[in-house]
Amino acid sequence: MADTHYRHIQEHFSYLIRKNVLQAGGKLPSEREIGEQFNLTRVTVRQALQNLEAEGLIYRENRKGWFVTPPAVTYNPAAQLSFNLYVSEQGFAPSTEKIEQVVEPASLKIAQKMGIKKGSPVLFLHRRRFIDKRPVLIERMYINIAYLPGIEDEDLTQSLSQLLKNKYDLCYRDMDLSFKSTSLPEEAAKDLGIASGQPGLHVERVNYINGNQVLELDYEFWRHDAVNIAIEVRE
Amino acid sequence: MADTHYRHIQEHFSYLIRKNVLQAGGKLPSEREIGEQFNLTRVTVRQALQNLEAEGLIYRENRKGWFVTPPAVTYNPAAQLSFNLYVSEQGFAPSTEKIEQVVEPASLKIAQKMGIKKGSPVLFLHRRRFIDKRPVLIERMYINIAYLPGIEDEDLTQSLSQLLKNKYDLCYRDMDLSFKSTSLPEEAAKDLGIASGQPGLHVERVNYINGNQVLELDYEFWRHDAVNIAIEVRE
DNA sequence: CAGTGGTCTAGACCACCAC
DNA sequence: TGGTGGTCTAGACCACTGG
Repeated sequence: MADTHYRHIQEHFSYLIRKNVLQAGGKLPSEREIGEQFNLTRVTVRQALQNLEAEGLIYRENRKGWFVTPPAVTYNPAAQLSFNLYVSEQGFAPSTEKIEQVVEPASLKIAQKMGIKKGSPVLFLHRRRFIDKRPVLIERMYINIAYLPGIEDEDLTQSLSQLLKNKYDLCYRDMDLSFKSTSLPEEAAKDLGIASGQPGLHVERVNYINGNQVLELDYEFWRHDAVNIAIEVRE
Repeated sequence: MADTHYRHIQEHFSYLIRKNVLQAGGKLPSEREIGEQFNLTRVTVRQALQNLEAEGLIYRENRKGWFVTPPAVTYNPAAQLSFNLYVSEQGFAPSTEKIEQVVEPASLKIAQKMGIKKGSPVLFLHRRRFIDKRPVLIERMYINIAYLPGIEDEDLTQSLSQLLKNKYDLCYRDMDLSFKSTSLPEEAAKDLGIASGQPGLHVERVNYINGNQVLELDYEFWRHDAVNIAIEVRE
């Protein structure tokens, strides 16, 4: 069972990556070249590459090729650190790009989740975040602007938690988090520049202030290979 | 880009599953049958099925066929509930099977992680856990038996936390958790009865007692579609 | 423009499963 | 034993990337 052709390819590249012969961010040979090397068809080569992708060892950029996955960042949601902080603390370079920003009336679903009336104005913010120039995360956020007058005029590519702290003296600590391993929906995949159907990590976050008032609703789609989650439970 | 043949198949079954025409646990038609229905080859059909699998909507049993994924269980690591408890509380039927149990000297790696001397005796426990008779989780645990004399003679298919509480009056609360989305390694996949390379969730857990003494080291591999993680952070 | 990955065809053989 | 999924061949055309 383990003695398949695609497994040979997997082990070959797995070895090269472990031994750092192929370095993080480096490009693999083309599928056709690999096929010639191993005397196998592209179907078989792609099976191997897709398995390596599922392992998180390599990733693809749409129609550009296959690349060695850089180390994942560790995300500790309880640590109260912003994306910019924990990414840079781990030796990577974070950056953020705003895709869309609009104040809109809350849909029924969003209003219910936020505990506000349907149609109340919320700030919708759609951002793409990068680690070392690689897009790793798509964010869709809904923010209750009742708590944050004038926030729509600020630079919203910066860290929100920093902004809340500096401008509004607000600090959210309480939150509900939910994680689910799934594939990237078409839109998120497109935003990340990869084919849809790739594995991803879906994070849903609700930030509270004053006990149980929802300040922010956050939907995140991560590349599955870009992040580890770490949590310390202490009494 | 979105207008591919395999996407038609995906949407077809995605719809049937959402509308409950195909029910949880139900079997899909064979790949060849689907191919005839849509006038497509098996390669294309399998592309669609693999995408649905990545979404978590369907799963396969090795050489048996494709089935509709049952609802996922929600795992709240901070809630201090045993597997048996939180699974049954959510309306499912948990069960556990012991694959291997042995007292052995700790390897260097395990000893370091547990803060004990290399070669100290540890109880290695290898279990498979089921939800509604579907294998969802493989556990490999290393337990410091210095704290638990005679534990190797107990029934180790039961809940460990129950056993610790009843027999040793021990209760662990503090733990480190780490989650990583990856593919199932060959052995874990075999234990779960599925092809290796399938997506999975890797959980590493360290349970402490008396502040910083390691009672138990736990490596888990979950089917990625069988579990959600939920965490509440409260100050 | 040459080369890439993305999609797809029309077959094939095998190990394994249910009957 | 017939049908299943797992693996694989030897091609093809397309959209897009990079030079």
